[in-house]
Amino acid sequence: MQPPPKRMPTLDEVAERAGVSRSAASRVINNAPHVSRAKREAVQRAVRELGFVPNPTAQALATRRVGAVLLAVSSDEPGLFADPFFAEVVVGVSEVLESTDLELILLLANTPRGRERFERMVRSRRADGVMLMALRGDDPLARLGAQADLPVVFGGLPLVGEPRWYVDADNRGGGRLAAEHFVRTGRRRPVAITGQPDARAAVAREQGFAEGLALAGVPLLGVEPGHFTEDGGAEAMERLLREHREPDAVFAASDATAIGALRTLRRHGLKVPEDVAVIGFNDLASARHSSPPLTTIHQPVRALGQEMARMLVGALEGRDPSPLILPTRLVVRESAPDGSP
Amino acid sequence: MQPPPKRMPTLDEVAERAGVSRSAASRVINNAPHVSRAKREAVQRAVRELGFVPNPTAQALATRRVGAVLLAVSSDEPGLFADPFFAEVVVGVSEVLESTDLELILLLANTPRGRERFERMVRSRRADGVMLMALRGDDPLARLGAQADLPVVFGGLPLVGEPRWYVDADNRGGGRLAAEHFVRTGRRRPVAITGQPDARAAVAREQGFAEGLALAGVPLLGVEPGHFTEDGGAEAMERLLREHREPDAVFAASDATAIGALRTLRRHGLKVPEDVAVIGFNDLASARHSSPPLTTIHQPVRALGQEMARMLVGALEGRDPSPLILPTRLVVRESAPDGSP
DNA sequence: GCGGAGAGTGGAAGCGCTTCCAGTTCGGCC
DNA sequence: GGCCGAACTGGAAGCGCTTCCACTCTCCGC
Repeated sequence: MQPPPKRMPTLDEVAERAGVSRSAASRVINNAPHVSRAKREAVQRAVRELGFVPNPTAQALATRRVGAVLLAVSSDEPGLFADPFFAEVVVGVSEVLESTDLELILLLANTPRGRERFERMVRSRRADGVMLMALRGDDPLARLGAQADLPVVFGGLPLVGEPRWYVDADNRGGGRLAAEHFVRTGRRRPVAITGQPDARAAVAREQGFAEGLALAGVPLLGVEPGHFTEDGGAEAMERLLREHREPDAVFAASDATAIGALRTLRRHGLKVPEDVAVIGFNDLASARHSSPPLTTIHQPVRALGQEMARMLVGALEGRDPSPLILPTRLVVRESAPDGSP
Repeated sequence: MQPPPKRMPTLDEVAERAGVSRSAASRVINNAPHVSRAKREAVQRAVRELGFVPNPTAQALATRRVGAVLLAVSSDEPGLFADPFFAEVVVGVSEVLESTDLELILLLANTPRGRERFERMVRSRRADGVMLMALRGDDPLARLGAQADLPVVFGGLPLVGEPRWYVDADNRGGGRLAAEHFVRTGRRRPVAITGQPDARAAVAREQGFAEGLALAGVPLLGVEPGHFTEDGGAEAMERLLREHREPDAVFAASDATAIGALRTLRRHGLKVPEDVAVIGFNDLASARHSSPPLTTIHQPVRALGQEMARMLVGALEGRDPSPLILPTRLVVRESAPDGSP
């Protein structure tokens, strides 16, 4: 079925050529002690001459460590991964992994088959550790927390339970920042578009928002789910306009959602920010490019990836890193400027 | 260093429990023939009871097939991967891989260290095959074509040489489409912003554009490199405005570049599309969200990923798939509408 | 001058699975 | 009733590397 894999030189051949035992050769390529200078050099020469590269599979079998970690993204939306959010996470993860010798296995688990593979991979120890970004309320999480006997770092908290290791953004705090900004700039009829109710991040953002408003004594007129997508945001905005009297501010659970909302507002002849101010969440590139550019809650996405990787590496090294909450901050652009309307 | 990996049941234990030889057990889990119905069932029961999952590392060592493919993105721009372009490619690749039992190893090779790892991975057969998106003119490519004795599928043609397997978009054709659109809508003073001169895609786009103009007898006023980035596009546009008399159309090598150009045009008080029409390339989400929304050359990015994966799988199965050029098409939006200025 | 601590060394036993091979069984057919 | 081939079966030899262990050597301190 596959082209006959050409044989690479083995450690035995290196050892023979260098005139040492295989054990010694192994010690040399692993930089282990107990090898005389002379033999070490002989082995190194043989390695060079033969172009020897240790076979990672064999090493993995012998050491019981595969030298790879799994980044799994679990979601329902097919192709949600295409959201630049994840690309950015991957960049962060890669940056950290690059300095280790761990490889990155990527699994997009948004189908039953994908989730099945995820389980297999975890149970068969195809990776030494797992980073899991789960965007649904249930699923592999439960199994993992219990079954997996390898370290699992969560990116974003799962809906239920608090795992041992996780990195999350301060979603609640971000929601409050949005509320405070609206209050500060004189908005008094705010509404919100949330994500799926089973996504903890979405819930936290909305809670923070509600909390911030409550503290200022401003009522929250209405909330509609927007599914984190542009179309979802547009439809949610549609419903909000229909069911609530003239909101003057909307907080969306993501930039994409906010952009959808902008579209609907425009369609209804409402001016942003004059009639309605809009705040998004994430601060990805699209927030800068929308018209008007989006005021949004920035979350450090790349750092999220970095910290997840760092945490996993720490766990693999036997330390017990503490969970991390990354700060969010308000980025003011035109969709919700500093001044009052 | 690592938490003692808890032992999973082995095939031997399964065999013993089922009262058969290890060979027989192996045949069962691999769905191979020559096992009596009775034994087959006994083994299956044992597998279930023990919760046995075959150890992929051991299988890999024995079969000399790792069951994973590598997707490597080589580039100079750090974090270029964050471009949604790649996320989209990854989605396509994943979709295809999901139906196989190949895993996806992702490597962002934009540092010397990353490239080193790439080479190691290829030479040590850490993967059965490679998909390579190389965005620079040189680098691992040369080595690969020659050294790698595993299948390599290129995403986008490398600057020199024509590999055995590749998938590319019809960049040249896309460039022509842009030219034709400008000509058709009465633009007579076009300029272009290209990508790095060592990126074949960038060159092809520009060539196609020049070609299209030439066929219509319209001169190309000027060309400036924009490095595929927004800032690069902005600066290139700045230079173009400085050095050429009032261009009325600009073709940018990517959407990001085009958006940069829009920024500069606005700064100079030029109206898009009234004074200057702009066409981008790629048709990612940002093209829809820019203001004005970007007329652009669409390329089927996800399909690119899918086809790369399909091609690699084909090669791994011993077939010899033919290279593929995916079509591009013009998407008209406001930055270069259908009517004349 | 002697006992030891330690570095060096290679043999051998795995790591968990696949697969070749030499036998066994067994049903069917003449 | 005997013979043949196809379908089973399990032993054993790997796949390529790590690591435990039992030894042998050195060299130092007393």
